[in-house]
Amino acid sequence: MSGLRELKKERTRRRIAAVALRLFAERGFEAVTVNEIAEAAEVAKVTLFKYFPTKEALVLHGVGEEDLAGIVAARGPGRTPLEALREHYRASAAEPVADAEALVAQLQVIFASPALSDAANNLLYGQRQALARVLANEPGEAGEPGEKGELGGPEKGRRDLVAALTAAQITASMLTVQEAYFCDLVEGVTPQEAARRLGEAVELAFDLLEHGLPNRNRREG
Amino acid sequence: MSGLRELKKERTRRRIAAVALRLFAERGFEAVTVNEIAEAAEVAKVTLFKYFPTKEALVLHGVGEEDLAGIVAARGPGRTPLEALREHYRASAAEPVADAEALVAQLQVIFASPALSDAANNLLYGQRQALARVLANEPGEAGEPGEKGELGGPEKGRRDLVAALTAAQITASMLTVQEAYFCDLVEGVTPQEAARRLGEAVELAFDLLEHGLPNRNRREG
DNA sequence: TACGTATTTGTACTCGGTTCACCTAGAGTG
DNA sequence: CACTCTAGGTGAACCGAGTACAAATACGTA
Repeated sequence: MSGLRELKKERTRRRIAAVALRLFAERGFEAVTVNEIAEAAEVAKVTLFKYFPTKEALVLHGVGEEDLAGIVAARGPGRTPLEALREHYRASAAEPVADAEALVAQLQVIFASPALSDAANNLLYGQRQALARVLANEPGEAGEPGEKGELGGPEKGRRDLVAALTAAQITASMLTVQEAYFCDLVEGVTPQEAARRLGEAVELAFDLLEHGLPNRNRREG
Repeated sequence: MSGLRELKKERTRRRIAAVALRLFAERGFEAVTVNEIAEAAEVAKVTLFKYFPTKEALVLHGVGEEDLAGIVAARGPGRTPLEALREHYRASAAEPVADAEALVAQLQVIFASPALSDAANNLLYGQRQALARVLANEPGEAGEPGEKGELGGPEKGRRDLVAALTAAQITASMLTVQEAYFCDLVEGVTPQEAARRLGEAVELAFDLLEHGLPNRNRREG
């Protein structure tokens, strides 16, 4: 099980992904068949599907793989989930992105294809559910220790609902913030400027989450 | 273009949907082929796809067809978007559901199939985007009239972001509330009780949206 | 070198969905 | 009632994503 095999595998994987991204960028996601990709990457179709389970996965590797649930579960003592997540996004907005050019190409392909956008959206949905599970197992608000621990009838249901709503709002907000960031990049904003806006957006999003939505646009007469 | 033709069309449509739902409920979504459905419904496969654009649509007709954007756009004077939506959901929680049994069957099929759950999720995503567009075109917070109307550079971006975040939080919350309702139904809660819980959940969800998430579960050292 | 195993490959298949040429049945007209 | 016109249904062939399987190849190791 030594190096050469692993090396070739990694190279093949990269080659397939790169060829796919290039073809998709040239002609659009739906206009390229997996047969073409396999041929251009000089592998059998079966091999391609051993590396990437679906055609969508050829583009979506690395998208939506952040582990929000893990971040909340592993937060330091004395931190709320919201604080932990704000910190995390603040940090990742601060550090420069690895390969901006490739990222932009990837995002353009994704945004240009409804099928891909849908698939990306569904990846985020999994995050939401995982986060909801973690939040539901948190000790209750301010941690009253009187609740017998086990399932508490109607109170349990309410706690779960609050957890689910919290998770839903957080993930939806983070998705929106990331979308805005991606849009900036795709529209040609420099990575530095996009990162700055991302930082601002994170703070704004968490402020809204903590303090509530503006509820003032009453319609005049 | 008079009655008989339309009548038969409607009947065929219903027959196809009913047959599909029955087969899916019996054997699961993925284990039934569209050929079987067409055969059982006594139509050609082509005809089936003329009525329903995809296999998923056989189950998802009527799901996620609420027009949140329309509700917000058509709200009465002096109402905020949040108020209008709260009112809408309050009202729909109050009125009894048409055919509870069919609804439960439909929901069970959807929840049992990841592909269907994903498709349902994507329908909601469209709602979110439509709602964001409507909110972005609202007059700004408290309607300051000094902004020149047209695009306002950085301020425009911030307004759009607030609108997108608002829409994201609202739709995510409503999705969660509906999911909880559906779960109640699927788990055998009576329609009346489920409706009562739905009403409570709506109020809770909007309270959280307006006043912010509870930010108190600090982790004790 | 030679052997065992992981990986790749070609072929043929299933299933969702579409295209196309043809045909039926209902609607309108005399 | 007979005649035509046409919306809509039909069968058959087709396409692309994804899978099953057995044969072939390349790597790791003795």
